[in-house]
Amino acid sequence: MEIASKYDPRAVEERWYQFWLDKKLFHSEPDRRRPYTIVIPPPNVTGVLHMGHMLNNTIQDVLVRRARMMGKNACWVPGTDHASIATEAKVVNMLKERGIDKRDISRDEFLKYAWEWKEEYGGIILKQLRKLGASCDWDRTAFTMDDIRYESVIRVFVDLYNKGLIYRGVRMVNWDPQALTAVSDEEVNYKESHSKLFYLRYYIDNPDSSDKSKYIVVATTRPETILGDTAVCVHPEDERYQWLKGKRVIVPSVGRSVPIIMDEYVDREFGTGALKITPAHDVNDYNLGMKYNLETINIFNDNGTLNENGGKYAGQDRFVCRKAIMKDLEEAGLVEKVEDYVNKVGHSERTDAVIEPKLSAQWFMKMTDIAKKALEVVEDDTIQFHPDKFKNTYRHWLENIKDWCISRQLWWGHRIPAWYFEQKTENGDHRTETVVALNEEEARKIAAEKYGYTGELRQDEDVLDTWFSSWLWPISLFDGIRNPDNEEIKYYYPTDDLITAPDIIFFWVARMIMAGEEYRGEVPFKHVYFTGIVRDEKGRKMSKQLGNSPDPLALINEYGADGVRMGMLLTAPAGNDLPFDTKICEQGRNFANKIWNALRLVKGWAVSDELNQSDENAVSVEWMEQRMACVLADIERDFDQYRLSEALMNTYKLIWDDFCSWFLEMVKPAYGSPIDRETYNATISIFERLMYMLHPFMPFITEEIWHLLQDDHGEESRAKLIAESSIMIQHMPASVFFDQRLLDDCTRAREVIAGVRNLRSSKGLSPKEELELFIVCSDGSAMNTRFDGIIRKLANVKQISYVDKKIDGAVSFMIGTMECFVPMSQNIDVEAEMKKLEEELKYAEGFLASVMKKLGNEKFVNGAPEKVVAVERQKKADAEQKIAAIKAQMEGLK
RNA sequence: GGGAGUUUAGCUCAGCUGGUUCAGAGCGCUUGCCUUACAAGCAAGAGGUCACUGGUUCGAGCCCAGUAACUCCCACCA
Repeated sequence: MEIASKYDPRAVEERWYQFWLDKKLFHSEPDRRRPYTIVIPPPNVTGVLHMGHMLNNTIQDVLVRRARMMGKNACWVPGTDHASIATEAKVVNMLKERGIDKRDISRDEFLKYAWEWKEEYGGIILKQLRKLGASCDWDRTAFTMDDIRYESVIRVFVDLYNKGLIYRGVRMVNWDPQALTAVSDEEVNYKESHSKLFYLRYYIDNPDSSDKSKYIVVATTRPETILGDTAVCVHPEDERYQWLKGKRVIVPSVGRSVPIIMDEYVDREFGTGALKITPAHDVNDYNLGMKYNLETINIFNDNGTLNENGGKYAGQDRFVCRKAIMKDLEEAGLVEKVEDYVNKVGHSERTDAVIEPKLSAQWFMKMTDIAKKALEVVEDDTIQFHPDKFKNTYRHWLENIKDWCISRQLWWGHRIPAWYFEQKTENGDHRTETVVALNEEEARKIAAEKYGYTGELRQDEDVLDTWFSSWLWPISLFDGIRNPDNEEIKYYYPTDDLITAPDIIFFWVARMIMAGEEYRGEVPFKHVYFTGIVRDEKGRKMSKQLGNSPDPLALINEYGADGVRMGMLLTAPAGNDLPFDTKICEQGRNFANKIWNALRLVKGWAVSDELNQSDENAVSVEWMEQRMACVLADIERDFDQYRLSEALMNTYKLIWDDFCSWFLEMVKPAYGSPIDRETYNATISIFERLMYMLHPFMPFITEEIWHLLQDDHGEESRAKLIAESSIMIQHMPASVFFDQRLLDDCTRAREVIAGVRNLRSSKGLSPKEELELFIVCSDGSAMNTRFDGIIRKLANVKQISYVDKKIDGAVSFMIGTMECFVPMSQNIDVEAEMKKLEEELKYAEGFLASVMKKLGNEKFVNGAPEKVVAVERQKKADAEQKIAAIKAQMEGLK
């Protein structure tokens, strides 16, 4: 059979993915097996696959595939997130390109465009995930705004409102002037920026003769906000400003007279110790405004331009205005000085626009109580974080949690199910009443029953924060909000593992835990695996602006999905950032090729039914089985601890080193000779199981190899059966008891082989030259002679003789205390040998000295455990023996 | 300003409860090989004062204290 010497993943991967889909192997239905559930962190419906997704979804796929092969009913639910702000922005841009202004069309029209856009371009990312090999149950693909999820969100809102956990209020919120919406505290990123600190003069209103000065200097980074100033504040104990008590000052440029107030909030050290107060545009100022009953003057429009209160600056953008007003103040001689200043400025997570604190009516959710429960389940390890250092971050946030601003001034999203109407009060005023209900019909009913109102209702214009739907994801995916007792939610919930990035621990992870507690009385998942951030080889974050992010699909095309998956996983221990270099995908590709060629080798063997299994082959098979059992135990431990890269590395070494470099070389028949049936079958069986172990990491090539291995396994019926089956549903081998002695014996034999090879290498002997080997065994048991045949074969040794004393005219090496001699056909370089022996002697003597020092220490001998002391004594004996042997050899050389 | 984490080979990281020759792995590097599975390969090598300074201990990458550098998170000082 002719097999190409290079593995080509392209054709293979495409074919098998389709096969898996055709056979519905990703699909899960509740049954008697134990479930294993993962819900995908829903990517933005507008998103395209980037390296972060690749990492995240590779990890999920590894876990799901492994669980499936371990006999669990594995279900990985995919879906996308409607991503209010991001998607609305995209749709607005799309409309703009078509010459349509959002403001000119109705809400319904806009939503029609948005849905069209979503249908056409949305969810590309899910298609891309297939290229990666993701074994999601695509039949279950969900969207945070599809019917089930929409209704779930609305129900939860109504429920929380009725429980008194959701309220509407006028608060200072983070306003995104570009997206024209409020955003939550978590959506604001504070970035360091190089600003200026302006020192402005506020002249005293109606100064009298006792005034020490005619003005007070106030420092600000935002001079444009003086237009909204309604006070100046100093510290009540500030000696410098006692004379200002009860006075008023004139706001520069504006000419408004405002009071001096005194409050301990002011930091006397900062600036001049005098603070201007703009209650409409700063949270702290707002609080002071409330406290001192100050007037609130809003100077901005929603888009960040100055409104009519801006006077001559009305209509200007806030940053344009800043320059203009400074110029004017400068000219008016009202600027004391200007300093360079570094501060943190809030930017919108989504649009990167500078956040403007803005007073507005918004919906909030009370978090204090629900946070308590969410903290408990992580503290007591009902939910485990990997790595667990994120517990700290989590705790800190929950202990300092504030109410969650859940309303957004957008159209794309879940519209808030609140309806308003005007009601006349007893004294003739009009009052706005609010009704919260599942739909308008319900709202009408309530309005009629509760208020006796039957007129028109006006629904709230706002939609809910995107995370207000994401936090229900593990429940709503199984329809557990609308039908809390349905079979699916009972079966699949709680899910097992959540794989996500640490930057959404508050946005998403914490809130899902809260929702789980609130709506299921149970945690939504048992383990959270936090991935690192994918960085480029220089350690920078991958970003569009830098253009340093490789295109995942191009990578897959070049290295194969298996290769890319392996590359990503190898450098990605949980929680560690991974410096990604496309070169590491090469390692994955090379590995695939290595396996491919192992297949070529095995398939190339002629098999003989007449031949009996040789003893060497028998022990080789025996050893490989033990070795697998041993490594399997390691791998199981790695998975228990969520150390996926370790698990993969162990699998990699088992296949490349133990299987390919050692086992296959051990049993490989001489050129032209056949292999015995027994060894061949064992080899195939081992190869198969190695593929099972590797399958979660490299799904495509393992499926391909597995099928090719089956080909000549005998009867046609079986072959047909296999052809229709998949490696995906085979049983993952489990670790069993293994014989450590046999493993050690083989290691010893491998050391001897390496010793001989080293000799060849250093003496320039051809691998083809047959050598003779003498082993001096003091106690005979040091070598398991069952491996002799293997040593002869792999070291190209004609004969191994066990002798009781050293051989003259030979070069030597030591394995532990065991001396090995190889007679040389040519003259031995005595000088070089002596030098080598001297070095060895020096090392051995140094070692002995350190052991002696320990043993000479009475405190050690008395204090340390018996076992440790015994080991030390053994070391001493070994070292002495070794030294004696080396000395004898040196003697011989002379 | 508060908190957390990291520092081990050229690079990326392991190193469990302090105790075998414990100083490891992968990649990279060096040398020799186109040995009929694989040059995307084979074989053999070289590479480290475990950040620094003290301490505890019979014994310290490992525990403690301090120092330095880096990273991340949180926070309304204009």
